[in-house]
Amino acid sequence: MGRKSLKETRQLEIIKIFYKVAKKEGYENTSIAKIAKVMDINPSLIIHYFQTKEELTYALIDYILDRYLLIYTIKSKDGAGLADLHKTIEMLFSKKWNSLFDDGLFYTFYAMAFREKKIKEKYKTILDALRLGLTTMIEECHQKKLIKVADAKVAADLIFVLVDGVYFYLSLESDKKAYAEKLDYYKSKAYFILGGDWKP
Amino acid sequence: MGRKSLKETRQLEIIKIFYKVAKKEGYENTSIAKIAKVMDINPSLIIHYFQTKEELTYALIDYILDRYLLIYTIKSKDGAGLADLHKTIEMLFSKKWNSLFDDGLFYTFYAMAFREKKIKEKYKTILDALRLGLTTMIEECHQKKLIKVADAKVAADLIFVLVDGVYFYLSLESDKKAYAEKLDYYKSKAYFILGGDWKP
DNA sequence: AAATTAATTGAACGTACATTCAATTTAAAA
DNA sequence: TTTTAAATTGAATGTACGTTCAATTAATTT
Repeated sequence: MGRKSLKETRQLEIIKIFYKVAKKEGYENTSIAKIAKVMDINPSLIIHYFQTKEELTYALIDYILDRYLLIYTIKSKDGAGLADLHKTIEMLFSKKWNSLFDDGLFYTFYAMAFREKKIKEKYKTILDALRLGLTTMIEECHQKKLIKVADAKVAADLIFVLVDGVYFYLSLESDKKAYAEKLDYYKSKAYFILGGDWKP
Repeated sequence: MGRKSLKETRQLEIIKIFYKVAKKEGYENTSIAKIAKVMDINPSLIIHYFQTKEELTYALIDYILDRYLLIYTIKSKDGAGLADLHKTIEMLFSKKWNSLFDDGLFYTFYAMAFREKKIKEKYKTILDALRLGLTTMIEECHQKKLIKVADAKVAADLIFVLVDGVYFYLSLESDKKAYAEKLDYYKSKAYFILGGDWKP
């Protein structure tokens, strides 16, 4: 009896607009009032669905981190093959991944993790999941003797260190050519880590 | 005639307190009023020395980035030797470097670089300076035949990718043992890049 | 049509903020 | 001791913020 709940729909709508505005103007310049204005609703409605701004922020972080996981869209049923591994590496070292989420916001909340334990845990969980995903993929390929890798976990970890390290620098690089070249160089390093000369 | 100017002294004092407060409470929670309260001065005095909060923020960024450069404290007169190179690598992969500046703030402003060109340039300049410094060091050691490295620039770049990449992950790691082990592992990788087995 | 429940609005609150400007205090030089 | 210039204060401004609460509107069921 009574009205149907729009809670989840509305919450997602709000988060998406929050993301959009924060992406453009920065998280610290995005207020509840601004979000409400863009959505043409009353600010108190946002508070109604998220009791505090803190909770709204956590929801946005979850939203962003979920998108961050989208690298692993395609997963084979019976274990990963070379094609999956290849696709993943290409994804990791491509701008496509970068366009899945906003880097500025990603780093903004990453920085907040240094002071807020909850956020730190969220990030740690996602980063570990990414590493585990690649580790599993490498292991499966190794067992099928498609590649030869001494330690899948170590290899996956190293690849992510390369990815994170290279993007850290490249985010400041405006020269597109230099950007592409450096990304390509470290991609080839990743393929090397995976046992040699199978870069397609 | 008239009073002696305290401009530079006062400015540095303000920045240092700004740094201290922001380190503890986060940049976004640090207001001019708060800084003034801690210093027991009037907020308008801060505005007197830095016309806007933006300018004050830029000054803090410069302050932090200058500290970031302190890895290269010791420089030999007639070119770097193995000891210098060794010391630098040890520094890069040690907590000492991390304690030179606050990581939370470093990443906070790094995130702001995505939206503010001026900040981006500041960061780019510092990061390039670091890379160039290590490149030169490697080159000098190579010319003295102390190490054997095919391309000094490529090697330095790779080492920094490792450093940045490993800290990106380790900043979320609370297990001290795991932290130390991972750091050590990538340090050995750095030594390997520098031509083999001379890790002291 | 009446009852029920959730969505949504609108007004209001107190707070903290960056910044302004004029007035005052302090120190150094003439 | 007077002049001069900078340091410093103090009061005030307007704005935007997160949040509250009661009132109203809209949809769904009985």
